[in-house]
Amino acid sequence: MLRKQCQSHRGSFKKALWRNFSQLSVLGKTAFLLNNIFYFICRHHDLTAWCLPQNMAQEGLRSLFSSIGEAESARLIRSYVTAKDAEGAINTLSGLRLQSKAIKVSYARASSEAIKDADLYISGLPRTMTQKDVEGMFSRFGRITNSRVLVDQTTGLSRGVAFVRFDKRSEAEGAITSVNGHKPPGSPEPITLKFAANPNQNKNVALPSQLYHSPARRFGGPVHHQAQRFGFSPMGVDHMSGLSGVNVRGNASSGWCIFIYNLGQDADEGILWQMFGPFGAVTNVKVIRDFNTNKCKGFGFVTMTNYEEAAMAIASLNGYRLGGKILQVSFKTNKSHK
DNA sequence: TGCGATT
Repeated sequence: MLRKQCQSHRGSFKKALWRNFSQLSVLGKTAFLLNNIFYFICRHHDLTAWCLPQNMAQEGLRSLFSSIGEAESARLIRSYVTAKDAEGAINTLSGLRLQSKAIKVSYARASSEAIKDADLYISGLPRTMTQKDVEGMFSRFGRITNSRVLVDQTTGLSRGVAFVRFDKRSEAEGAITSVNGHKPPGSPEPITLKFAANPNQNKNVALPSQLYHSPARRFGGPVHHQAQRFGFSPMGVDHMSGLSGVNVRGNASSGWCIFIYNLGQDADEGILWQMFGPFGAVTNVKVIRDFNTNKCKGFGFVTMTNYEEAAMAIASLNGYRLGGKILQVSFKTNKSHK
């Protein structure tokens, strides 16, 4: 029955996507996408969506959630003010398969010390263990809120590495104390448990010269590391620390603004989401149109949260051929006050 | 060769 519901919502999701298209920017202040995790800032019932497809951006998600209920406009998202609606979104959308990934929807938890750093990195697991097996192995230490087994990109086989997030740090500590260095039943190898690296610590800020010399990711290529980034309070992230004095092109406190030139007359926001989404967290896209004709004036902007991802997108998409035109992609500059 | 913003 739930499956049937999902199918029908999947259909309405597509329609909602286009219906809501003109109101995308409304979303900027009520919800956002960061490291592939979608956050709703709802007044009474915050929700968090996990494991999103790489190229699904905020307008898609907003539309998706709008499809629970009437889905008439962007503002409806903010109106998950009843527990019933929030629960309906969780029940209907969690587990929904989108582009071969199952999304997970749950209530967002208020940030607190007790739930911080509760994510474990586990290696040396038998390659035969599935995500379910791993959860079974660790469930006795506490409530598991998220887990995943890493697989080899080419073979699809387990790498013997998993992430398991517990509800509380104390539970994760209990698992380390009891299991670290022990051999699972029937396995010759001991497993290693440690706290997963927090992406806000040891932030590795690559310089532009390093970035541009690294192999450019092909357009459309997935960003495999994204889904592993958990465990931070999204509102408090300071992406600029460590970058001051290095390079501030295109930077704004809200992200890195990218300028795209040579778009066709009929370019739309959807193509920008599709092009930039695979490189990382995109918070906003805009196609600049003539007010009277509503045709694209040949350029647009994309805002990305993380410098590295923005630089990679630029390096990869600059020169990309779209609709018979060669795109020019760079950080936005201030041409106006010249 | 072009760098916005109509909540």
